[in-house]
Amino acid sequence: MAGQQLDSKSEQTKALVLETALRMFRSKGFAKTTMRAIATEAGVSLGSAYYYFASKDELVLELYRESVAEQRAAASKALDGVSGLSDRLKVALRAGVDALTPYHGFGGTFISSALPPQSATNPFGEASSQAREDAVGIFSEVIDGAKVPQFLRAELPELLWLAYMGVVLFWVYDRSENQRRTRTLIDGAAPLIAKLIAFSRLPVVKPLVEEALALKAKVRS
Amino acid sequence: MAGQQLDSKSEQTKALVLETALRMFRSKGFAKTTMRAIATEAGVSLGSAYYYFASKDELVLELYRESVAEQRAAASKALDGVSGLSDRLKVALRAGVDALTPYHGFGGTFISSALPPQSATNPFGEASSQAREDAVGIFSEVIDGAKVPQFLRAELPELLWLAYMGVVLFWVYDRSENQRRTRTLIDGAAPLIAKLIAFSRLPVVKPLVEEALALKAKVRS
DNA sequence: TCCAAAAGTTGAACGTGTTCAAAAGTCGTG
DNA sequence: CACGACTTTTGAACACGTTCAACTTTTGGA
Repeated sequence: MAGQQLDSKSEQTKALVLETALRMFRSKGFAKTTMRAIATEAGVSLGSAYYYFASKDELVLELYRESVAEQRAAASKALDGVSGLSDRLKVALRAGVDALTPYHGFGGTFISSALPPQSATNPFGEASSQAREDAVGIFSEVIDGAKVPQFLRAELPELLWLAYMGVVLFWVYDRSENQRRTRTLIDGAAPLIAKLIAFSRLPVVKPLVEEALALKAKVRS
Repeated sequence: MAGQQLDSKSEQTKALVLETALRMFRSKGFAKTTMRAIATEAGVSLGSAYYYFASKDELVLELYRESVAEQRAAASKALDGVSGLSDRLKVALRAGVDALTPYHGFGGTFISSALPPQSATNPFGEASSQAREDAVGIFSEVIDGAKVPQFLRAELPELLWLAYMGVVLFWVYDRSENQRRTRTLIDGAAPLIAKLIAFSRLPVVKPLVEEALALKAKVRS
């Protein structure tokens, strides 16, 4: 009768399963949320859930994508009006871990399904290339508003993203309340990295950095 | 009749299960080796295997320990007669990934059970502290035979171990034949790190390094 | 309208890691 | 030997992720 929704029934069901899964992941953690429970809670059969998502990991991949989008949005907003590489970096890194905070409880299971090379969620892999580009984009934004040496500019977003991956790894293991240690790390590392980048122009340092960049290119394949 | 073995029956059974498991892990990979298959192959019941090893992960932990011991032994031997920080570092890193080579096939499953914070195998965790000390010790050996700035000396083994963890992470994802790219990385990174350490004495660089060390201490807890 | 092909749905079944109560073996002591 | 406390062994049972053949619903063209 009424205008048909643009979303087909199928898309609605898929979205329903996904939403249910993400909600349950957040509230009970990844390991404790079973596919059966997701299906039951969403009001579909187990097989139906698998019709839309080939594996439990694939649902985590969606969680990862969503989280990266949040991170990027939060970082963009937070970067507004902030100047200076150190502060911009700090803001972006903070926005990143802030967006991750709800998932810290199951960081272990998260990383264990996110890191394996053959996993769909693996941040270096094919399936998540979109999300990775998004994440690297955050750091493009960071340096767009800052003064950085020209010879580094092209490589910096990826390098900073790599540093961010390191921060995330640290965060996963951070057992301090509210991940205080990770925030300490960010606040300390941001100015350090900024200084390092500034120094990379200096005659003593520049050859070293150039050598590192050459190695990075050489190793890439 | 003959003199009784020192190992009690219990210890023999435990060793038998472990050896069987490691052999099967190596030949068929971690995921494809089931606990039932291990038990059957070892001639014990499934429950018995679990009597000695609380989980499949615990068996991997043994694999990890064994591998670290191999790495250390290989590195020690290889370091003999090699001088210069760059070469010593290169030799140690190469020995490290060489010892890991047999496991590259199931690097994915390895890392996915090795990295989660609550996992027994997690290299930063409690259960593997012995293995970690062993691994850090390799890099103590590396710098024992080399000239390094005094103010860095105490922190270097752990920092180099951290760099090594990065290399291992790269190695896990390295799909090139024979992990050629990882070896390229090692050969390029070793002299770079050595130069970086040498440069850390310079007036421009030293404050930066000291700041980094201070941050490391601050973040530690 | 009708029908065949496609899309979606179902729950039983498989193989897995893990648990556990019960049975069997071992050992020191009277 | 006998007995009790222990260590060790066993395999059935559980919950899980995943697969699949059968079933039902939707779709689009004649």
